[in-house]
Amino acid sequence: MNDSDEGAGSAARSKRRDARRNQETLLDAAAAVFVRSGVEAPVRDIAAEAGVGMGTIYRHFPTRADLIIAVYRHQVDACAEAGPALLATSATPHAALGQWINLFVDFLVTKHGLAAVLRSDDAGFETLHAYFLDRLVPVCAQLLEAAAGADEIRSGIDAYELMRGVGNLCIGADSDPRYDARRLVELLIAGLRRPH
Amino acid sequence: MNDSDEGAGSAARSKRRDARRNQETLLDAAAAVFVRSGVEAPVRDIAAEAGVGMGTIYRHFPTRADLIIAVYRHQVDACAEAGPALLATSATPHAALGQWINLFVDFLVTKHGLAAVLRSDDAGFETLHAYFLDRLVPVCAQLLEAAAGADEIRSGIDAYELMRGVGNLCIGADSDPRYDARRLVELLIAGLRRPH
DNA sequence: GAGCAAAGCGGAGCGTCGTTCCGCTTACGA
DNA sequence: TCGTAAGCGGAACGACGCTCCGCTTTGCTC
Repeated sequence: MNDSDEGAGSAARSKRRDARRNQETLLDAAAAVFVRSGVEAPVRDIAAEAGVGMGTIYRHFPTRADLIIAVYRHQVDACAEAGPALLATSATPHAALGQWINLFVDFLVTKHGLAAVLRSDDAGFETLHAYFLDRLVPVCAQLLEAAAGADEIRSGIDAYELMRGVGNLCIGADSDPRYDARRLVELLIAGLRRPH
Repeated sequence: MNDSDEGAGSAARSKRRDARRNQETLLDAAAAVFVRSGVEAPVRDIAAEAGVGMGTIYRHFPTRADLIIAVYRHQVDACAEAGPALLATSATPHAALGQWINLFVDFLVTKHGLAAVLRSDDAGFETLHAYFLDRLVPVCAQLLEAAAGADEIRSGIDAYELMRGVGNLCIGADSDPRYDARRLVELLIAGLRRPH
């Protein structure tokens, strides 16, 4: 599960052992640097932390986005899987939606600068963008649909738009004690409710 | 009014004519480039557009933030002044708040990338940050207070936080047809309303 | 009009960043 | 043991923000 491809199991056995080891080292180093200096840390720093050259980093992760995805893949997947679970166990769909959004916000806010990078329209982050969207938008859509079906929220809310909005609200949430993204996201979710 | 200082009118008569002319040229050039390439356009581009050297730009506007402020000052001031006016003419304080926020959103959305720059925690944008905040937060606070006084919205909403939230929601609003910042801001403002 | 100090100007140049490229090193099957 | 291709490192390139300094222009004085 921690490898990119070992499914059918025939043509994939090509990587050298040192290469594989370096990839793991790189992942650990990147995670450490991301925690220390934020997601926008210079690539050189990560290379230095891992004790490898620049070439190595770019061979394993062609773009910085790929590195970020690799580092956070597990957590994004966990968040995605939490959606249906919450829907099954919560009192109402709207409650499930609120809790799920909270999960997402917590994830974003604890990674310095991830939210900012996530929304960056800089080409080269497309894959990062795409990964988050592919994984999370359908879950959000499902939750929205359930809540709309239960007549708890307005209809016509677009999951993509809502996710982007929540992501945007999380930008700069660390590094500013006067700004609490959670509170605003809560307001946004409250605004979703059907006016009666 | 278009000069920085000619108030008391004695010690201020120091600038050479060519300097003054260049400053205006620079302002026009920057405005043009901002429209064409967004607020994050390279300084070199602005210098080229104005037909001056890099040194000139940095002498007149020590940081890029100063240039941005100079270009948009009028519009920000207009927005600030619209607050009390709306409060006086609108049916309810909450309506005034909504209209005023709309004004602000329109301003941000029409300037490519301004919202993104506005929230950047990059040092050197402090003055830009400060200018917007100084000018607009008090107005927003006044509107919030009026609405809270009329029992239309929850109390305890912080004007600074709300402004940052709205600003964040406007990030990337151009350059993505699937994302309409206005709609989300509307939702946020709706979420402000006192739950009854 | 001529001379002159200083205000102003331009762009070469520095440091930082992301990314590429290529000669050397190393793992591993024959 | 040895050949070779996969893998490695870091010098090098281009883009950027910003600084610095020799040259030009301006506006005053005589």
